[in-house]
Amino acid sequence: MATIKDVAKLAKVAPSTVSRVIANNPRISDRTKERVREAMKNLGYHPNFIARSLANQSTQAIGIVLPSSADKAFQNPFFPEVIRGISKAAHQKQYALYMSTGETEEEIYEGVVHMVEGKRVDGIVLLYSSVNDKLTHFLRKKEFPFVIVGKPFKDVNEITHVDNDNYRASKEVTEHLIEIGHEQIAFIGGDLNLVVTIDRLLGYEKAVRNAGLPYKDEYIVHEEFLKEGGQEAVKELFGLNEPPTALVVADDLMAVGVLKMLFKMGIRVPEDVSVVSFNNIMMAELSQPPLTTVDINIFQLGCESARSIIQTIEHPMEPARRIIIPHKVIKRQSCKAKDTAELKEA
Amino acid sequence: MATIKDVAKLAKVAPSTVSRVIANNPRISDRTKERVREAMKNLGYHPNFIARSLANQSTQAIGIVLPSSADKAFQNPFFPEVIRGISKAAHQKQYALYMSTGETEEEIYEGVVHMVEGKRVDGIVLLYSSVNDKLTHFLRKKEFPFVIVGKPFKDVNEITHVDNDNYRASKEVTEHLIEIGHEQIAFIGGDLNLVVTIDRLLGYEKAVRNAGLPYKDEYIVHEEFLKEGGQEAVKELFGLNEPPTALVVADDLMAVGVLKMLFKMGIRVPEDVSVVSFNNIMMAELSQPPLTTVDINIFQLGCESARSIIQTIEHPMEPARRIIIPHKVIKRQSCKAKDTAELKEA
DNA sequence: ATGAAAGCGCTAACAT
DNA sequence: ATGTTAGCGCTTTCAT
Repeated sequence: MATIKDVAKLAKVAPSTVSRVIANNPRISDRTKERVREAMKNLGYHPNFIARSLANQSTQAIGIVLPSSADKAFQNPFFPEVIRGISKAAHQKQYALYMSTGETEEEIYEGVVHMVEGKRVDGIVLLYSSVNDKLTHFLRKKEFPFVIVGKPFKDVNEITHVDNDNYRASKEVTEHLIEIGHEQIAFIGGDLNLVVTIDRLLGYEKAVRNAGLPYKDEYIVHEEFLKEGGQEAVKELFGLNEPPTALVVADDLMAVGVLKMLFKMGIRVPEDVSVVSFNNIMMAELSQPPLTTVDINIFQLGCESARSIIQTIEHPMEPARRIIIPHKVIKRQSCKAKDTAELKEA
Repeated sequence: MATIKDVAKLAKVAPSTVSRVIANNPRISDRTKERVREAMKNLGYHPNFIARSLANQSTQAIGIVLPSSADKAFQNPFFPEVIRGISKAAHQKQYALYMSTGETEEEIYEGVVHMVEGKRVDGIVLLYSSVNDKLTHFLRKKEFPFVIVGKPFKDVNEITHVDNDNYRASKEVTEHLIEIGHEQIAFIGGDLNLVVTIDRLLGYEKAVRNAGLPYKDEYIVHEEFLKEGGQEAVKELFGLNEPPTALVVADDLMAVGVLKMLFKMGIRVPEDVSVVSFNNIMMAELSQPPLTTVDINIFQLGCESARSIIQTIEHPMEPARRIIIPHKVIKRQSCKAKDTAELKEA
């Protein structure tokens, strides 16, 4: 395999000159550049990235960290979609993607430590944000470039992150339910350790309180984000004396689970209960009935996070930024205005 | 950042000794090992992976190549799911994953060339197999370790690959339709450049011919694998004089598109037409009606491909292997026996 | 059992 | 505009 020295020899220049040609250094004459390029072509030379990384202290790679239940999480179409966004932006800037995975939180942590200490990547994108995250502490302590997709649990102003305004989104969607006449609105959330769950819960709460509706503990249920998760939640809620007439579900995938469960229990959507959720993954459109959901622009979330981390890598001294990706409520057939007559009855 | 030299100094040994301790070389006395490990801990030393790679000529990383329309393809849950499998197996063997992406086929090709020539990865997993693939040629010429998820277009015995028996799966599922009385069976396939499409088409054809049913060109339609694709196909088929009573669709995602289109056209599934497809992604279960489909064990496809590439990396001289992952027909509500009375009429 | 020293292939001062 | 040279941090002969 040809090295820079072989090229140098063939082109009758010093290795450093070849290196400069690779970097397209302007201080090399066009004639030499030509000669060197010719030599490279003849030898089928390609720079060795590893060697360059070592000399450079840079890898042109960014690490992607999925939440600790990596295997399960990947099932949520949210992740592929963010990665697709990251991928696109990274490629534009000639960065490659590096993923280390693990089953447990501890494994993930170890993986990241290896990425960072082993200098396998120049920066990291965290695809989740959880309360008191060990990883965040580690990265900050190391002063290693990273961005979070989501909102940091603390030090919001010191950590660059790309997020939606989940609080407001949740408030809006809950207000929508209220506007169409609902008063018994329950919230089915995911893992309470995730900041996104908290934000969506708070937005819901705000809307409920603003409207002067009672905020009841029995109406707040938490389950894992996954499909199966939603099912237990439903049973609990509809065992109540005063079951809800509308549901705010923290995630489309969960909402699909909820829908399934409701169907089994003979509760009709939207006739008996209205459902709204978040993310607008493809399934939200295909479900029966199609879900009213908040489109959070997952792809863009990914793009911006990649652009951000690259920016941070290339200009480490710039202050932390926060990027808010706009959201949009997509109305489909899972909601129905509460009958006013019935309302009066109650 | 601590280097091997710092550790050596602190432990009062030579750098080479430290290196041997890292590799757990048996010829180092336990006492020295202890001392060195102590020093490492005190300095918070972590080996630099890049440096090691350079000295070693190995990266402990495997490259993943998605099909050329990377951005779109990622939308098909097939890919996240294989990657999840790869991820799992790779992690067990301490390999990391590396993805290079691009929008066009050319970009992808360039990306792979960079991975390979730049020695960023030790081996590659191709997540698709297309007819006359440039990449396959390149990797074979370079004698670079790679495995294909799917069946190679040619030199099947010389290229290690992990695949389903798509021919047989397609034959089985078509036979199922025949058994329940269907005679007008159409095939809606994806990109004909993909070997998987070809295999599934051939299996379908075989079943049709075996049963003595006519194999009509008008019953064979090809579209992109994606959701939107299916819709055009449907219009064509149901414009025919003798429209099909059953459809074999090459992919769940497409089948969902087909279902949607049929619904719009007022054609009922399974009453008017039965539908079967392949992959058994989550959506297949959620669609309306739930799809009868072939479960191809995507996750396992991923696991095995990772194990395979690692095996090839570590034992380059071993002959090429072929691994066939079992499939299973999952019967749901998208199929219905053809009414015999009606059959007689025809 | 351990050390010395030469590389791995490239970059980046510093010279000229 | 180009050459010289010393690393980047690690592994690996070859000595001892």
